[in-house]
Amino acid sequence: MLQVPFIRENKALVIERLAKRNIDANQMITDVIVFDEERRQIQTELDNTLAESNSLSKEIGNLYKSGEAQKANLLKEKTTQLKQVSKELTEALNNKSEALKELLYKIPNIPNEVVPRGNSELDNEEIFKEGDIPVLHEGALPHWELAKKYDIIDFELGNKIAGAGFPVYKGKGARLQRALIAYFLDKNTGAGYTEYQLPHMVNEASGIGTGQLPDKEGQMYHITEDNLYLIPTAEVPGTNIFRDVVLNESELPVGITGYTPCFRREAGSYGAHVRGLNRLHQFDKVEIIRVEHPSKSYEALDGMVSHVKDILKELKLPYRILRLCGGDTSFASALTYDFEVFSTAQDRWLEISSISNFETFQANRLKLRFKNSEGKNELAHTLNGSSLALPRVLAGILENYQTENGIEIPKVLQPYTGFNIID
RNA sequence: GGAGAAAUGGCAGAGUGGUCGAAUGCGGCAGUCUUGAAAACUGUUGAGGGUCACACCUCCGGGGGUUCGAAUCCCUCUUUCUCCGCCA
Repeated sequence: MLQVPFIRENKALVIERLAKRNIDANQMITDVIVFDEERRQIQTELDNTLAESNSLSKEIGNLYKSGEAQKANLLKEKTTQLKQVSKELTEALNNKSEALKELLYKIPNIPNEVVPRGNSELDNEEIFKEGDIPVLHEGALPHWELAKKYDIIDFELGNKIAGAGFPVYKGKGARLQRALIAYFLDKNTGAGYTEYQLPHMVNEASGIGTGQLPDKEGQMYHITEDNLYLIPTAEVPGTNIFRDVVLNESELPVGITGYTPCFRREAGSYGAHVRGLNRLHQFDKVEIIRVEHPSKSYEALDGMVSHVKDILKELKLPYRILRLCGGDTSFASALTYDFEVFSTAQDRWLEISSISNFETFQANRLKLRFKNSEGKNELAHTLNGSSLALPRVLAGILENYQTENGIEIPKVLQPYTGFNIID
């Protein structure tokens, strides 16, 4: 959620930046400013009414004490009137605040200066590329066929037990998953992140805190009986650790990491692009989350990017980094870098990590602040990124490491898997 | 799931209708003393909004109500604790 004072003081800039997302925000931003103006005016009126009412009540108390009940009763009539006025004002204030809030919930974060204007993935900028694309042997297979051939992932079985998009990992496939999780977590804790195990369901307040609710309700599985949501990413429980928290400046930066399964409804997805592990309802992911001082958050973003680069380099997977255009940058993000690994057998790039700086957008909703050097509470910056999303890394490994004799295991993973080939 | 108790400032813990944003203790901060530290003593110390600064408003788990006036009374929700049941 954008901050109203910022909008008020930077109206033109906000509109201009939102245009990078191809949004004409003129009307919305004008409304925000007007609503806020009205809201504050009502607030002032209400405050004054309450102040008068309070002082009269005190007076009444004193009059009763000194036995002047008659005078007191006279004043009572006045306070009764004031009460009616303040009731109406309170209602007006609530309506106005609610309208303002609803409006603010609809406005996405303003993209950073460097974000290119654009609509779709076609407008994303490739900013880095590394790793050689292997030349595969004759008859190389896409990962879903490899999965079948070596009996390591069973899509039909998952379909039977739960439905499409819930694969079952078996044998060396399951072990490879576990190895990846352990390896990622070790890399992250090695880089200073604290490991967490988080709830896989969250309440409504958490969904609102990180921006999934109220707008993107349909993307999460909702357990209506208990009004809980299955997490679409560890970002939700992880970032909500800091909801309603005031940190000391000296506690910054905070870095946490956690492995969780992620659940996504992916309503409306279908076709060849969702084959195999490409798009699932349940998948595993290791996430990194940072809380940063506003002056350090972009440095931190760069740090996260090189951290993930390092992992992909160790895995020896060909990958590239994209700077997302405005239209492709997620609702809450100001700047997002996507990592994509090349799926050789499918001949396409697969997104495996998305690293974003949300600046104060989430912090404003979360009320995540720190005491700055002046002793004032200031909104912190939040960032997060995947390190990494498992299925597509797995797809990348299966496809890029396949040989005629089987699928080789990247060197760094062998201590975790306990085997060096899937055959 | 059943029965009971509770929820107050960073923590502990008073407060059962008006002068309570809240005693007291601990902790924190500043100072005195000290070569320095500790101890002792003195002062200070919740949050949000609002203002140039004051004033002023809001907040005693959340929401609603009674009353001129609520931390205090009523309703409701949530959470925690104890006992019983169940259970990985």
